Amino acid sequence: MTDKELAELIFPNITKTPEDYEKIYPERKLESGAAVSRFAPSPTGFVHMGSLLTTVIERKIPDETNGVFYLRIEDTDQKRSVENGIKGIVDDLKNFEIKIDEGALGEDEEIGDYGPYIQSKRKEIYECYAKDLISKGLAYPCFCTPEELDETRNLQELNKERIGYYGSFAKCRNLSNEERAERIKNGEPYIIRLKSPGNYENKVMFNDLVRGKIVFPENDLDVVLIKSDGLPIYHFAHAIDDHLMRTTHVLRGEEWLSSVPVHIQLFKILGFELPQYAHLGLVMKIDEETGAKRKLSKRKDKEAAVSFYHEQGIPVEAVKLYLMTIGNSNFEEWLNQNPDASINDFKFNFKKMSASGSLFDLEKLINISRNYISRLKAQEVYERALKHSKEFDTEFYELLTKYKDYCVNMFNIEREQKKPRKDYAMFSEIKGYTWYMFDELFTGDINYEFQSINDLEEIKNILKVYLEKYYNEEDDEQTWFERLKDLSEELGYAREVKEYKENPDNYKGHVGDISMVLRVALSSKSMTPNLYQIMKLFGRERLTNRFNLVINK
RNA sequence: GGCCAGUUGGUGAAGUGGCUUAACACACCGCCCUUUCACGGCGGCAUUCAUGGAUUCGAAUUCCAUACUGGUCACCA
Repeated sequence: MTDKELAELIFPNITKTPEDYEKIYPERKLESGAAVSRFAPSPTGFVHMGSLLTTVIERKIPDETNGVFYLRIEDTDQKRSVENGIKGIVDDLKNFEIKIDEGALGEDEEIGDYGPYIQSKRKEIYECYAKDLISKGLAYPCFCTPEELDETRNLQELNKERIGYYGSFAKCRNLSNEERAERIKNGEPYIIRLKSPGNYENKVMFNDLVRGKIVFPENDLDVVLIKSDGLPIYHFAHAIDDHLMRTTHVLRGEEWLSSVPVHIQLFKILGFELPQYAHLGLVMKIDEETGAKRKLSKRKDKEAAVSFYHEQGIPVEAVKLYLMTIGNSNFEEWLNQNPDASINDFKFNFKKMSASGSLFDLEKLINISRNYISRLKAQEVYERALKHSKEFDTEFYELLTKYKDYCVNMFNIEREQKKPRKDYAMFSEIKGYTWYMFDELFTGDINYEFQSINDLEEIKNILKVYLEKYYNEEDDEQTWFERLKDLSEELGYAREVKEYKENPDNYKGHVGDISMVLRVALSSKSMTPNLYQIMKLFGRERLTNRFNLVINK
C-alpha cells in the first residue's frame, strides 16, 4: 500500500490540495515592509496583562508600517474553552481600544479575507495538510494509547534518557501501511504524528527579534499533528494558519521559545517561509505566600485582569502607557520629553525590549495614571467620572448629574494649568476626595480634623467674626487673603507666618492657623485643594450653613 | 534530569571596551517653597553591575566556568 493510498483512506473527504489554499489565501497586497501580526488567544477567560502587553505591541507594528493586525481564536482544545470566551476577548480588546483589522468579532461573526479566524472552523484546512504530509510519507497515524505513552515516559525517566516520542521509542513510526490500514479499518483510535526528519545531534539556529541568535538541537520528536478529536495541536495550526493568513511577525510569551525547533521544522516541511519571531519576557509578580517570582496569574492576581482597571477607573490610556514602559525601555524617557504625545507617535523597537521577565509594578502604573488624569481637562474628568460612577457608584452618579456645572468647576480647581494638581490616580477615588463638596454627603457624625487651634470656643469665635466682618463673596483671591490677615490681626494672630516664627510669644498663632480653622469648618478635612476656590464655589449661603454647623455645636 | 533563556539599587531600567567616581523614572527619606495638601525646587538612596577566573594598559560591557531565577520537555495553548 502506498502512502498516498493510506492518506486517502484516512481523509477520504478531503479533496482540496495545499495548492488550492495558496490560491484562496494569496499573498497580501501590502507595501513592502508592511507587518502582519496577530493576537491569537485561546478562549479560556479574560485577556490578562501579559497578553495585553503583547497585543499592544502587535497592534503597534502594523500601525507603523501600514500592515494588518488580526484576531485569531485558538480553540483547538475544547476542554479548556470557556463559555462566552470569544466575547470576553473581543470585549476586552474593545475596552482597551485596540482595534482589529481582521478576525473574529464573535462566535459567528468575523471580518477579513483570510478566515475563518476561529481554529475549530478550520478543521478541513488542517486535514488537507495532514493528508498531504501522509501522502508524502512525512506523517503517519499513531495508535499508542495514553497509557503506553506514559509507560515509555516513565521508562525514559528511569533510564535518564531524553523524554519523548522519537527514534526507537516511536513505536508506530515504522509500522507498514498495510498494518496501519488494517488497524484503522478495525476502528482503533489514532492520532496523526509528524515523521520528524530531524537529528538531535544537529543544530538549528534562528534569530529572535528580542533575544538575537538562538541555537537549539534540531527537533527529532514525532510531535502530534492531529489529535484523536480530529483537531490540530498548536504547533501544526500555528504553521498553517500563520502561513495562510500571511503573518509576518509572531509575538508570544517566552514559554514558546523551546518549541521553536518544532516550528522551524514544520514550516520547512510544509514549504512555508518562517515568520519573524519575538519571544517576550513574562510579566511576573512576587507571590505573597511563597515569596518567589512567578508569572502574573489570571486566577490569583486581581491586577492581572483588565476588568480590574475598569472597576478602579484607571484610564486605559494609562495602562497602555505603563505597558509600553515595560515593552520598550526608552519609552518612559520619550514620554517625559513628550508628555502630550500619543503612543502612536512613538517608534517601537524590538531591540529596546527586555528579554527578562519584569515584575508588574502597580505603584508605577498608578503614578502614570495620576499624571495622565492630572493633564485631563475638567470637562473630560467630569465625563469620565460620570461614566465610571454610572457603573459603580449610583449615589455619586446622581450627584454628578444633579450638579453638573458645579462639579466641572470643582474638577477645575488647580487644573488646566502648567503644573496641575495630582489628586486622583483613578476615578474610583474621586468621591473620597470630594465628598465634602456635596451637602448630601456632608451629614451624620462629622469628624472635624482641627489642627493647632482646637479649642471649640475659639474656633466658634473665629468663624463668627469672619462671617460678620471679613467675609465678602465678591473678593478676588488677593483681597480675600488680605482680609484673612486682618482677621488674624484682630484676634491676636500674626499676619505673616514669618512674623510669628520670629516672635512666637507675641501671638496666639498665625494666619495659617486661622485659615486652617476655616478650611476644617468648611470641609472637616485638614487637607484640601485651594481654599479660596472652594469657598467661591460654595457661595455665601452654603458657606454660612457649613460654618453654623460648627458654631452651633 | 535534558534543553533554552535570563541575572545592573526596593521596582522598571540606561549602558554594546575608556566620556560611568553606573543615566532616567517609580517608591522611599531629608530639606526648601507654601495659609493645608498637592505641585515645584534641591539633596540622599548600587564604591558597584550574581560569583570566580581569563583577555586587555583599561570590563557592567568580550570569553570560560559556577551559582541562582524563569521557561519547556502533553492527544494544553
